[in-house]
Amino acid sequence: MRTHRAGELGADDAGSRVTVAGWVQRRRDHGGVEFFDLRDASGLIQVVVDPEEHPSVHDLRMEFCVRVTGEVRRRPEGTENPELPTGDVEIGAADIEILAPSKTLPFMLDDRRDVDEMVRLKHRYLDLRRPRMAANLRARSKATAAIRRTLDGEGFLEVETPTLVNSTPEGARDMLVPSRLQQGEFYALPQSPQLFKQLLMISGVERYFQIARCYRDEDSRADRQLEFTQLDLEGAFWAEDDVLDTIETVLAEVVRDLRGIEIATPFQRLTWRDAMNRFGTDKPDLRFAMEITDLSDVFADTGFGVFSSALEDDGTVKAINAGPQEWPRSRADAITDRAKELGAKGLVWVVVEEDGAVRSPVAKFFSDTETKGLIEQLDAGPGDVILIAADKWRTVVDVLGGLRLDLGRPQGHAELAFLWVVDFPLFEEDEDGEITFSHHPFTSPASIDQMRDDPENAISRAYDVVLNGVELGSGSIRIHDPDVQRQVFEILGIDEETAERRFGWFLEALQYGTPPHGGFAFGIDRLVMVLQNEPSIREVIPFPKTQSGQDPMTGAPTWVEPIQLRELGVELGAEAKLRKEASPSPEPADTQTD
RNA sequence: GGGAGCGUAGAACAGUCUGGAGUGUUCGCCGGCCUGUCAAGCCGGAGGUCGCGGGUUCAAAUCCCGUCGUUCCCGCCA
Repeated sequence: MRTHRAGELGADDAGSRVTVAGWVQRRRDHGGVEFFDLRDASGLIQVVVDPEEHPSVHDLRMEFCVRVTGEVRRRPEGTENPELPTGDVEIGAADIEILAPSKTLPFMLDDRRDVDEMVRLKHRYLDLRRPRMAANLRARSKATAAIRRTLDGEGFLEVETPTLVNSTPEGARDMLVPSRLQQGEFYALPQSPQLFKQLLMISGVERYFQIARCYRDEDSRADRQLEFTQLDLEGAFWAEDDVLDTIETVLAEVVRDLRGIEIATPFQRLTWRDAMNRFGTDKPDLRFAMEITDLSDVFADTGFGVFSSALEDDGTVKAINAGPQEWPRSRADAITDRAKELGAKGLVWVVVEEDGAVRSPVAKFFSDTETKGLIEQLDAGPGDVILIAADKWRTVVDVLGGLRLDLGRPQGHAELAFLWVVDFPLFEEDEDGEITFSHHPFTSPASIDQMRDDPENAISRAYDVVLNGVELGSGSIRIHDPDVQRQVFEILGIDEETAERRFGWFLEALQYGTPPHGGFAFGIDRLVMVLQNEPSIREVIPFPKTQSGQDPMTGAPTWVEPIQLRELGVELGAEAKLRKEASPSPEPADTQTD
């Protein structure tokens, strides 16, 4: 079919007769001579055509699929294109064959222009021809290759686990699959292979990994899809450092292959509490400072009611120095609205003037000592804008952490800042005041005694890896003692009968000489997104879904034939029926009979 | 579930605030000219349910209400 790949031709090939095949990128018609760029997966080569000899060149349009035979020759002096790797040479066409014409394109395959994502997704196969997207596909493949190479070298076994599994009410919403053979019963698609990989430790695998598709039926975001891919791994006879070392090795290898740089290991480690206090998040972006500063001492005796009541109420007063900012009223209002969205009741802003005085709607409530202390604590200079929040501790750090990102986060991901966040709390309170696990219920506590006596302050043996403020993944040392596992369920308010019903099979497995073990999982989509400097996970997923979970190309999800539902013992509810009547277009014709 | 932005030709936009004939720009498409371009250039042409529905008005892309789609965010995401 072809003798060479287009992008690999060079001066060495001058004089040889070659056949290449690919797509017409651009045609340039000069009347007496015509050029077109032929693109294949390896790159571009310019083809020169004499239209007298080959009148069919007039028919070529963008993205026609063609095969060209001809002689490679050096370009005439002065017409070389230094922008192209193949720019020293060109092919003088002796034969041009149109393998497949193309319809007029629905959008230009051009990285210089942003096309509406809906249009791109409708024709994703064309979108993926664009250099940027083709590079993302390659980067992803290189990432998984690096992962497999590294882990294979370390003696890991790649094992597949089922994708039709049990539903569990904990955690995210499950994607459900109705069973035909067991009518009325459902499988769930896995949110992660968590319990299966623990079972593999009991099975004696010792070192497991899998590049696993995971499913969580929650609302999408720029960095979240309904289905996503994780590197999932687990090791027996492992403690924290074994897991962390392995992950650092894998990440360093992927970064080396995708970015061509060495990253420093071991990564910096922050405890969860330090991360929250200094950056207001459990996934800090360390590429910039703007750290949160505590002002509880400065305002300990303040007459300003908002601060004093927060402090009396066991809360705190903290601030960030946002640095020099344009600060018109409209911006102050917008930032205050954002603070409220993040959970604040309000926001105090203070601008430091040239003369060291402060401008703020509430400056009159501050004593001179307080103003002085404020400026000192935040190391504020003329022009700096200080944002102060006063409330419960968690609210204050959440709000300031969010504002810190809005005001200081670098664009893109030129720089890479990895870190570990460790010493997560074992449990947390949900909004109803119920105690719930903060990682997952199979995470080992740091101290069993503390877990029993003081669950609210208990620390877990869980850790997250964070890159540029993106949570790449998390892991933990697991519980390998069935009694400890039962106790955790008990603290979580899962009674013995329920635990037995849902996890009895797993508690049973734990009783057969389970080795101490731990592991990790990180999102490959997110990692590649950052390394490729993409703003959204969708740019590195070949066929993603929209925010509403639809695929504009295939139309998924769709209505199904009534008989399919009958076979499954499933019926549409009233609301679903209304929707179906209102938008019957995706409905397949009901040609089935009983 | 909620908030915000966006929706005008095949694509990307301007026009919307302050209502007055579907007006315009770039790319693509169709035709013509052109022998060294590489985002070729020049000339000509076609192409529009201004997302959809309703309202206000003598008159709506523009104002109002509703709705659909999409993106970002809050909630949610062990």
